[in-house]
Amino acid sequence: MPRTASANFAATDVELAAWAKALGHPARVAILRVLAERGTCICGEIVDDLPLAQATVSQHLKALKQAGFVQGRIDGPRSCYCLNPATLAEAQRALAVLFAGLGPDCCSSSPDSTCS
Amino acid sequence: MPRTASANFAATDVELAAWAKALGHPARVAILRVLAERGTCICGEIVDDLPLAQATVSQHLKALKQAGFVQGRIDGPRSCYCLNPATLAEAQRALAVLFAGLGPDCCSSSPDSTCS
DNA sequence: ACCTTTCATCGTATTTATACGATAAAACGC
DNA sequence: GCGTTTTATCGTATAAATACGATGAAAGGT
Repeated sequence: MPRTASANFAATDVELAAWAKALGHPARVAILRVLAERGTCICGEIVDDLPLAQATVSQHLKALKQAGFVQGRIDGPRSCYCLNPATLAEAQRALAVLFAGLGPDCCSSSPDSTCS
Repeated sequence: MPRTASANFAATDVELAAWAKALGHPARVAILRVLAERGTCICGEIVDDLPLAQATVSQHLKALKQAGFVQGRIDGPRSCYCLNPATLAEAQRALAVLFAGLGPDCCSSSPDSTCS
């Protein structure tokens, strides 16, 4: 956030937004897909699969790590990455709950959204 | 994207990332919640419910509109906003498919992610 | 010890996002 | 017509994101 900090919001929404933000770039989605496909670990292979420089991929990996979607450990000179099923499941569930709460028949008095 | 455009990515991932990006801020999640709660329309009420200035809320609404999550029409001097169930359902489904593809047992040879 | 490989970080540049005050546009009431 | 209300947009400022080249650090091979 620019001027002021992003306080004043529900902790639930802040966490949810952080997860969504981590998914808010095609490169990071692609990285998750690569990790799922290759199963476990890798790193240089991800770079080869993406149209981005190594430094940029490393930054995206850091973001995914910070969101908790990815785990990484050092394996000799190379870095081993893999998905973190626990956090992914958490995020999936949180998003599902959000969408459920936004459903046409969740709490609104009007049966369907008549707007435009 | 800074220097270069964000091409070179699967159209699916670009669309998914755009949806996720729209959810990537607590204020926008809160706005969606308010719209779901109040049912249909509003605008100034959203401003009252958020710790943000009117202009900022309008910008977030524009982002949600651009993502397709929200519909808005003019109703006299005020603007009527409501959720767009169709796009929300699309995004929900796309995200569910993504998470399903990231599941521990989707295509990987290793049964579970053993990394850290 | 030296070189290679692999990756994270630094430094930098550019774009985008975020936030607000101020202003303009649209519609209603008088 | 005039003022009020409501909201979108403009202008601006600051922070964050995005991208890459270059540089370090860590580990292995010779």
